[in-house]
Amino acid sequence: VNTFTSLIAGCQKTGHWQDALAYMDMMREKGVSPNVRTYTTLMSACTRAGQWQRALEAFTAMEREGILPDVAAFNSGISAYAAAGAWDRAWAIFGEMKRAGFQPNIRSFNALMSACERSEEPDRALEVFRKIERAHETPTAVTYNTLLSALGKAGRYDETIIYFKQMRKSGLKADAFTLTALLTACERVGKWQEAVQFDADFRAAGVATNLRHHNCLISVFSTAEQWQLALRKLRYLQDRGWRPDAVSFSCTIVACQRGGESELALQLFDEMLLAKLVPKGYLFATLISACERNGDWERAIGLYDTMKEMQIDAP
RNA sequence: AGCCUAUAC
Repeated sequence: VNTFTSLIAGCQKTGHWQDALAYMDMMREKGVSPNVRTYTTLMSACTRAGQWQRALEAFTAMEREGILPDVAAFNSGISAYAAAGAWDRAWAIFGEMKRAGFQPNIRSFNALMSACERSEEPDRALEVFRKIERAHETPTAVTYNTLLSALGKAGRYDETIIYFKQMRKSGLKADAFTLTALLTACERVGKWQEAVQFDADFRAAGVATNLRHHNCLISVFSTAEQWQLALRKLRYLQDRGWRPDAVSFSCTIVACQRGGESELALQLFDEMLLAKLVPKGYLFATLISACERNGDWERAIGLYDTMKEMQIDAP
């Protein structure tokens, strides 16, 4: 059982949820019964791969087999609802867990807060934060990161900063997740200079950077209509050996387009395709309508054909 | 052997 559970855990990293399900079948064939940890791992693998529906199915399947969920299993259930954008359902399972006689741990609270964050319910996230204090649990860096993200996304910049300071005072280490949340907060209120400052501060503090946070900064520039900065950041990343992904390119392209740099946007788009990155439908739509506005019908049609060839649906 | 967090649309 442990071997299979480990194999399924490996699927979490790769995002191969089909393999995870295949291992479940393989277990049955060999007469090995999955336990609560196996199911918890499976749920996590599915949720991370965007298959929250399957995660919930696994939860029901587990109960049907008479396996009682424990706190970790409930936490995965809360996460699945978080991924579904259903904070109220997450809240419901959280209550169910307590009714079943389990004490929620800090991860349960974090998962619940994450559900509020994803559902864009910052006040609910704050409510969870107060629940944590009432339960005499100690907030972790994940707790703060999630709260900062919930507030930042809602454009509640001042509160984001207040809780960030509180996080630092608690002696918790800020990381790339913290930075991303701060950058998003800046983005929502148009404070791109502050975003640049946070980025510099975190670097100076030696916080490990990652592509997601770099993308977030590009997005800040895009929203702030600073296409030159967005482009410079993209090139800087490439020069430093990073491989920009579809989000990096999309944000930069949208920034250029918004700045009236249609030609540049199209060049970047070609570069994106050359890098074998797959654009989403809305990016095609943005560029096609821009070409139409410019009277460049030929390229508009060309883009449309490419979109069809790549089998990408219109947004 | 399992559970919690962040990026544009």
